Amino acid sequence: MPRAGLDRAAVVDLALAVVDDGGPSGFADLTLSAVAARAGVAVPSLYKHVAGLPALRREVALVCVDEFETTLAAVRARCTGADLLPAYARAIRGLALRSPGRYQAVQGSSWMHDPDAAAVRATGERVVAELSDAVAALGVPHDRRIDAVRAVRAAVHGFVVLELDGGFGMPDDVDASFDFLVAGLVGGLERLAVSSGA
Amino acid sequence: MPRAGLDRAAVVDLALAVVDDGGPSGFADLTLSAVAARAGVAVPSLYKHVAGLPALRREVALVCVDEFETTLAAVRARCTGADLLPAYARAIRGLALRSPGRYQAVQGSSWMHDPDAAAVRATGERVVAELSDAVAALGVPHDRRIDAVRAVRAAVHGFVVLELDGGFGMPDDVDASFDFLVAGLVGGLERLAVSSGA
DNA sequence: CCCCGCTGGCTAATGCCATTAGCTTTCTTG
DNA sequence: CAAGAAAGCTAATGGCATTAGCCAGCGGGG
Repeated sequence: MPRAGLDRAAVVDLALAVVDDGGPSGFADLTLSAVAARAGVAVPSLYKHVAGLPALRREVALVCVDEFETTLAAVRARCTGADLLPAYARAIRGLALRSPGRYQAVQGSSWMHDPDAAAVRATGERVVAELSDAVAALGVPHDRRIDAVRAVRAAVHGFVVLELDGGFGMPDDVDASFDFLVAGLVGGLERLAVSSGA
Repeated sequence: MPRAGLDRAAVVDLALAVVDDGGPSGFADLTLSAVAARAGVAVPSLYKHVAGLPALRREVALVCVDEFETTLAAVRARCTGADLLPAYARAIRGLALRSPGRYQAVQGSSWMHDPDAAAVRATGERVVAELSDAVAALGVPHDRRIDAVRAVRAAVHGFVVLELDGGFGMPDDVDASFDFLVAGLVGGLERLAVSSGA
């Protein structure tokens, strides 16, 4: 009766593999059964390493939101000023298309009201703060900053969700539509900046 | 052994009640158990009226998307020209806030790739066509029509999703943020119109 | 009026999932 | 080397959907 040599991190890694292999619904379909099967272990054995399915989801989400933040940090190292916001937008969509399950792990569940998900929430708030900086770099005045960040989040997240769901029926170029959206967003916010700043 | 006197429509109505009482996750949490409990009936009895949980979900979604279309039709009777798109946007958010479960029934699942959901898909496409008309009424040129509709859908849906998820951490006025978003959207599309139309 | 059959309910059984309890074996450590 | 902690296991429970097969009530036709 050989041991599998699991530990918390290994279980989370296997869970991430399940999420990655499950497409856009990979996170929703994450199951202890699937993880145990990958580990070559009986389901209850997982409880030696994680507290249960909700806890595992939380740990997966934490990895994903950290990765999210890292991705944005890399963008920040590359771009400044008015280039930052569109670069963030593209990076977010890129990440969502590359890892739809991980994107859903971050965005899909409401970590907002889960008292045990403070860590996920904290990182999420740092990401939003990054977006806020990018909006500020466009010159958006203070009193519109929150509205502007909400608009950016809504537009980008909405687009990605619809795209991942296959919600864009027409076969027309989706990349072009995203560029259109981002251009409109940036243009609108810049216009807001000059009209108030001048 | 008295009979409950159920039929297909009654079961769907009870399912809608479950969805409505479940808040934003009402549709996700829709369960045959819950419906049967409301009906005062054992779970397998429901199979005399609906083909199973996926089929029930589909029928619920159909009711909800029809209602969605009706809501937009009422707006269309009230508004014309450049007023139409913002009115649509507000109506959609209003419906989502009033009936979050029903909104998720329409938007949350991917009826796009369910071969048995052709009816849901057809109505959804009519709704999108309505949006396209509203975009056209703003003067957006043909070759940008699809991009514009996608941007509108992304922005409105994204906003609603984030709001329903409680994703807007700040307590600042969410209504004002939505107005900001809609104003930016309409402004951007109108500007697109004049710059091309002139 | 009665009987027959359809229809809408039921119970029982199966299978998948998460979770808990409690056992055993293996590895580590003193 | 012995003992205990750690990591696996099986068994049992409970929630869910689904299928099979049974039975009663109600309607229409003889």
